[in-house]
Amino acid sequence: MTGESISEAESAVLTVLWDHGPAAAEDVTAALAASRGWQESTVKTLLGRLLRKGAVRARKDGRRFIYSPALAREEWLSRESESLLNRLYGGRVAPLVAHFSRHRKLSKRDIRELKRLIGELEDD
Amino acid sequence: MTGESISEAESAVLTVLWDHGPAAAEDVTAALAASRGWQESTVKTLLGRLLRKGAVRARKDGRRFIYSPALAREEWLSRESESLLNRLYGGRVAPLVAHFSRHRKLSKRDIRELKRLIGELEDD
DNA sequence: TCTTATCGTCTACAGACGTAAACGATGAGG
DNA sequence: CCTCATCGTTTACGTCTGTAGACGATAAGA
Repeated sequence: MTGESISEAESAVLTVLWDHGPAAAEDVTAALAASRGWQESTVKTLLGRLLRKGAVRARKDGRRFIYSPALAREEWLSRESESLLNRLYGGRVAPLVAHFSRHRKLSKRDIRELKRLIGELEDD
Repeated sequence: MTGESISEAESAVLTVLWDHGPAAAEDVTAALAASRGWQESTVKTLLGRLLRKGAVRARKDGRRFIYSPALAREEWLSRESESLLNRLYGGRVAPLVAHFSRHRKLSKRDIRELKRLIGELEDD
């Protein structure tokens, strides 16, 4: 179910749907013309591919279609993240954090949030 | 410098070089024939592409070449990880950890290591 | 020196990807 | 009813990827 892999360009389209909810191709294009400089044609192609992959649903509204995400953002985040974790860090989170720590890529804010996060976890 | 992007298959080849140090195509093939079922031809193609991209170096040793990584593993880890963090989590680490926490994907071991990690960090 | 095994390089090829124009159906306005 | 604007669908096309066979040079052994 919804198993196909989502390309970078496709995920940009999905992101618009996640952020703004159901929308017509025109609206999606409006958003992506601004952020990525894409033509309406491009967006239509991507929507078509997402439809075929089952990652997007289309409900007819008169002459046009209203598209909405069929794949949940959290599900997509999981897939992408786990894929990277598996490929690079043996499927675990700690080594990734360790990597960023080694390279001092953790902001004060990151550290603060991480402290709170694992603080909440330790007693479950 | 070493700017080209590395594909999944290519990174498998690099991984062999990182793990076993400089090696001839034959040795790399031995490792990858086992783990991925690749033919020698495939590995040679990949080595060639990595050479062209500057991610691998070749020193001639008699009739053959000895290949070694020109791109450091840590550098590659950084690129891949940061790219994902940027695309999915606003470039920060904490939201990714939060995501895994939400989905109970943090093992006991992860939690233990994360505790130690941020414990070491808090007083720097 | 002639032959052959062994390397690396070149060529191949289908499928995914990014990007977009061309085309065809169809609804709305005249 | 006819025409045009508007959608979605088809077609296009260069590049990258995964996978691998074909080819050509050349060193080593006979």
